[in-house]
Amino acid sequence: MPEVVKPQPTLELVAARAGVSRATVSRVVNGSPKVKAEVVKSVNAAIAEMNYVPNRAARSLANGRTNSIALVIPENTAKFFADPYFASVIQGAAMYLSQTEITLTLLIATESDPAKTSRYLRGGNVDGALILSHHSNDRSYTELAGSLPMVFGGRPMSREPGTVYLVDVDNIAAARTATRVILESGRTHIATIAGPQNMSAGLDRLRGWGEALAAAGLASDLLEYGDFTPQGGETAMKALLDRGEPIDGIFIASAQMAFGALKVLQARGISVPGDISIATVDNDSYAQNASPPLTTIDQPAERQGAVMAEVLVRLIAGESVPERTIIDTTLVKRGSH
Amino acid sequence: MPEVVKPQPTLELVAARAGVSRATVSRVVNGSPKVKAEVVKSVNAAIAEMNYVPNRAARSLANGRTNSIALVIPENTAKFFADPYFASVIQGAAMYLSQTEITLTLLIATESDPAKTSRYLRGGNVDGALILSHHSNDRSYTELAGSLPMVFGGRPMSREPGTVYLVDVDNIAAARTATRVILESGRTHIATIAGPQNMSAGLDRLRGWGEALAAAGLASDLLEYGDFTPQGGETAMKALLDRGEPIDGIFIASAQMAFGALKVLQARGISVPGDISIATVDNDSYAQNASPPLTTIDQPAERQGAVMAEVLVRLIAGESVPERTIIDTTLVKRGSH
DNA sequence: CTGAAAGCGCTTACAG
DNA sequence: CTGAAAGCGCTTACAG
Repeated sequence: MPEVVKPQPTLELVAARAGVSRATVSRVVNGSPKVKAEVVKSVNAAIAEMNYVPNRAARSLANGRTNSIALVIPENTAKFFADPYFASVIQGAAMYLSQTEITLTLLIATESDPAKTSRYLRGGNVDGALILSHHSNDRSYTELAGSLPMVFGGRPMSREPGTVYLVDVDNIAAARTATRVILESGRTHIATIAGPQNMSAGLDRLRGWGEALAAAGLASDLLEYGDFTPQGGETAMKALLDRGEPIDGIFIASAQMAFGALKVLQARGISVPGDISIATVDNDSYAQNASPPLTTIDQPAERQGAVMAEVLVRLIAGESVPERTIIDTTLVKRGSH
Repeated sequence: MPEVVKPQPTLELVAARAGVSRATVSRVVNGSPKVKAEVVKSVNAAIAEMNYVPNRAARSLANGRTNSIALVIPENTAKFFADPYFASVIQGAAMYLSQTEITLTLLIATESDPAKTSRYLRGGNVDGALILSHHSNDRSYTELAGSLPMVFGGRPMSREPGTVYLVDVDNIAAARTATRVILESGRTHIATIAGPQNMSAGLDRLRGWGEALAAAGLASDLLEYGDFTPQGGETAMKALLDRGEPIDGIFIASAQMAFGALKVLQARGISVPGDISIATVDNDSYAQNASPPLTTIDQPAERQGAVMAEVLVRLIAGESVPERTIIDTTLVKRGSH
């Protein structure tokens, strides 16, 4: 069986077939409004017959647009993907972009060579970037914001003077709401397992918990930290219980940590919500599969991803967009509170 | 604060600075061995000083290489990402590629417009593709294999005459091993929850179960199907129990399904492994977080992703690589058998 | 509304 | 070992 290598037809060939100039074919391909309707028709016919696909590189070179954006992912990809939240954000962004001509490029930020990432970003490889991780050492990205359209998922920790576009949920309000649910069930010794304090989500959720307790006139000293993972939740829960102080409610800053904490409680024969009432954040498989299923704050991660992509696309197009976009969260009451 | 838009320096500028021709700079950038060492040095100095980054589009246009490969993802991104197996494969591929100059482009295959995907793939946008989903309707991809280097994760169902490169685990052997573990614990009424039969993993694991039972002289009629998700596992487990036939062991074709099945068993007060012994495939968070933790076959998904990327890169480079690469699996004994 | 032509920033035979 | 020059396949002012 002979290898039939059909070469991709070029603009030139299409032009010849349609009996017009290359410029005209290019205009049709790009949807220019000033081409006569019948010409558009015949050019499109030629394109279809020849199965013409424009060459991306040539196009980029000529117009300075790459039609692709980067999604920057921290090196610890394992942990990153293990978190359903990030997977959903990516998904939302990818789905949004699939209706456009724009392509999503996965960029792993190598910690050993952070310059590589910024080189890539500045190197004209992409028209813009979506940044998802946001530890305190994110400074490099916020610095780049001046030279490349960028949109952050969540609030970056390093506050640069320039304009930083972000799409986020109101984590303070989310934590406040979740904590209030526990309060409403009549609990008065309400602990928290907070997230990492070098991430805005960790910081804000801790603050929301504190605010809710303060508003209720309760002390907020039952505090341990975790890293948002189930293991982190286990460790923190043990530490909390080992203090020997009474606890009848706990706001846990992520469903993954809550999942881990639940394991510890079960192992020690502490009933939920009987002895301890729990509320958390993230309506993911951890929240749903836990027993009892967790009362939680649903932050629509997929929607956040889509909105991030949309904001970036508009930024690239030169439109003016608001610097902050806040996505609404909803409380999902289940059996744990 | 004035916007300082430092324009990216071009090859030409670097050449001028280093006092050589553009051709020479290009050779240095591309690591050509036939440039005098001292010239290499001074060119590299100029590159570093000017912070030069080659323009990807220009490069692609000139040499016909895009330096990027596509990772094709089925439209149902949600389910796709929810499966830790796929996330790990992506991760492995991304990590492997991060040490190269090659970029990973996420391509969502729109079911409503499958032609769009193949147009993109053939359109010279990428040098090759990694295909992960492999339902029976994958024909379109195997057909493309002639015109673009492609590597499949798992065995594609549609067997085209041409050469199809794939990286897979031996699912038949994996299922056989898992089933044997149950047999060794002395069980004789061994059921299975099989995966979708339009995916090779589903097909092969069912076959492995059957083979192990046949070798032990046992009947293999306790069979239900699921879709690899926890919900699918729940439904299938119920159906199996509702048959009213004795069951003392079960091989479940994915950890996610096993997780769901376990819920049903717990709810009905059936003890694991006391009453029913369980073994499954996938050493993911579902297998680890289940209680009891699941005895399972660890298929190194991350490694598979890395190998897929490696095979594709070598294919693109024109090297000859074996058509099939099989990744070893290992048995992980835990509390469920 | 359409075409001729310059130009995008590289790579790569071809000479030397 | 190095340079001059053609060419990759588009887009886009500029004329007309």
